[in-house]
Amino acid sequence: MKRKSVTSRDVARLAGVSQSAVSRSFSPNASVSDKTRKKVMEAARELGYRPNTIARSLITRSSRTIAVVTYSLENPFYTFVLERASRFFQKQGYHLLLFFAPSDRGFDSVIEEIIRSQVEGVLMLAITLDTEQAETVADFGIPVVIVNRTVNYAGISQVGCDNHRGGFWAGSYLASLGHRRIAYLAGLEDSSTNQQRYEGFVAGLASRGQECHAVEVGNYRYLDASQATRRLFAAPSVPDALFAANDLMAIAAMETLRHELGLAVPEEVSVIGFDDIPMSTWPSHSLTTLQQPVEQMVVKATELLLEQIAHADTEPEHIMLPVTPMLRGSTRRPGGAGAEAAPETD
Amino acid sequence: MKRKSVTSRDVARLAGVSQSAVSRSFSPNASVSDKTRKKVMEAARELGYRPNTIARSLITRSSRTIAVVTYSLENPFYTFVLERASRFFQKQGYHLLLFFAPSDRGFDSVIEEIIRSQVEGVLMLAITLDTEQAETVADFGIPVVIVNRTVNYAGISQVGCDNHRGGFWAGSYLASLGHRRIAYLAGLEDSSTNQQRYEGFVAGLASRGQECHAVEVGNYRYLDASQATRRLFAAPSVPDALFAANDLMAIAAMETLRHELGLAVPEEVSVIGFDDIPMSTWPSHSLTTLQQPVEQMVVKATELLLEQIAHADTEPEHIMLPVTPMLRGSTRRPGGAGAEAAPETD
DNA sequence: CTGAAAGCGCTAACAG
DNA sequence: CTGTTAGCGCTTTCAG
Repeated sequence: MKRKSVTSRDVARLAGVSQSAVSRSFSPNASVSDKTRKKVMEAARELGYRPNTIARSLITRSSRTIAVVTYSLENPFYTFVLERASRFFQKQGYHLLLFFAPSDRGFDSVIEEIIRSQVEGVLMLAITLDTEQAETVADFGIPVVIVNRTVNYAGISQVGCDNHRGGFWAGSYLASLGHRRIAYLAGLEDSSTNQQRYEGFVAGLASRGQECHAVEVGNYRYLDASQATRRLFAAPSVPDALFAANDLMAIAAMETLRHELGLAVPEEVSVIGFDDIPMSTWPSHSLTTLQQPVEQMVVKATELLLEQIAHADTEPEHIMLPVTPMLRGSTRRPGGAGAEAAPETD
Repeated sequence: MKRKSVTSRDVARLAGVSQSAVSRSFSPNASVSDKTRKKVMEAARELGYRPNTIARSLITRSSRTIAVVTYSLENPFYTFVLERASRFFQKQGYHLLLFFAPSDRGFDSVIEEIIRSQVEGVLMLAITLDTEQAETVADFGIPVVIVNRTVNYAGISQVGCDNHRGGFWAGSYLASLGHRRIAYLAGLEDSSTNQQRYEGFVAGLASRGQECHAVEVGNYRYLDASQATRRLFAAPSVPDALFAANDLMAIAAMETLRHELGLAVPEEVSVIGFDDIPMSTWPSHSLTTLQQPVEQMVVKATELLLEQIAHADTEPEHIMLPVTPMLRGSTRRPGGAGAEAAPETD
């Protein structure tokens, strides 16, 4: 079955040329006569020859490979980014090595693998590096672009959006609607997105003279968020509005509120999310949320990485894109009882 | 910035041993004295040495890499499979190369890339190979496991579930509920899953003396399914039940029916899906569907691939796992007007 | 157990 | 344009 692997040498022999002529024939812009190339291609076809990428990488010292690292694909936001970025790199002739961050503390070993595999760049989705890890990678001159996390290291680029402003909008908007017990459904507690959204949220509430009524942690996950919602509403003083750090959790909250706790959204509780994933636009959910400009983020992140691969001296950038409030049906109409003037949605 | 790459030779020099001693020290079960290994590791640490996986692959002729190919991550069913399978292979010490099938007819070039990159196995999700492509890959002795598609080639393994029986159940169950105009919302028309589900469905209807009332194509995608639903319900004779070839389309149909066409589900239209993705269990959707045993599928597919990588003479298998009807709220209660005895759900 | 030597399959000067 | 010659960084006999 397994045809013994055929090498450029075999092709050379059959075509009656040198081995390097074969190599040249398979290089897009090499100097080979059409005649030679034709002979070579003919022989290659006959033998079923395919150039060995590994051998090529070894000598050229370029693997044409990019590592993509993420921690979970539960959130459609990241599967979208993954698919788009992958297709982009694929079109550019890169291969994509996919790594998942282990749930336990085994991330160092992933980094080890990434370095050993000689990738030319790393795209990190919703994952960050600690300083030591960043230094390790930087020492090897491997460019890294981080999407939706900050990193405590100057040499690394990051692409994200204005989480603080988004949180601010959510807080002040809910307050302007007349809500008085506004709670926060937190994402992964030590993630930068969560912290920034929370801080912005608290500032937004403060701008309207309010404080955050309660916080529970949903870890950016559906099931955790359902439970967090139950806890939030089991308290003596029940929230009348909720800002969730992502859409998935916001939807989990709405499901729990409506179908388990018998609370109407938005009549009894307003809910705001973050991301604007496709299912937030579905009429059943119709979630008011802060849209991340995901297309732009992908474009920026991929271009940045390519640029840094091409020119090692490219300055790392920290790109912050604007978020856009999407008013839908999960929040009360403005102007109702107790409502104040709405904040700028800018 | 970029530290000139340090090789085993550099380490050997610093440690005062031979280059091959370094190599051995980094091989789990090589014969090296603890003393030597310690010296080597010390020097390696000092220099920041990491073995070069590419060079290793070249000489061992084993890349420890598996290709995963898919066409889209819109359907959460496949993101789940992707994540699980990836983590599994990662744990086994394999690297994962991710490929997306181009939307146009560029799939041959993906296969070309896969072969050139010397992967040891290929996992295909919801994608198949034509005979010629299968032969090409098989000629290189690369094992392939296909999930949720059939392939017209004996040498390739496949893992799927009993689509025909699932379709049969959907058809006969809807008929037993008393529905009389039962339509089909098709997936990708030339996919084997779609064909099998459709044929089973028609057979199930026939078992109750009915025919399929109408068919529209939703291509397994949300937006296409919404449009297909509009078409279905713009016809003079409107369906009173719908079987969608996957959950994503079933949910799209429900959204369109309820919120756009003003039709109640299940009171006016019953809907059945296929897959049992997490969001089908969410109360808003509460979709009656056919559950694919996704965990089992992943386990089977990954084990099969590993087995075939380890033993080239392993017989390819065609594994068909059972589906399980999950009765939820998108179908009428049995026993209503016009209902007959329910079929075996077995 | 350890070092020397021989490549894995390919690209990249370098002459011709 | 083409062949010859060196390796890329590593693993693997093979002696010692």
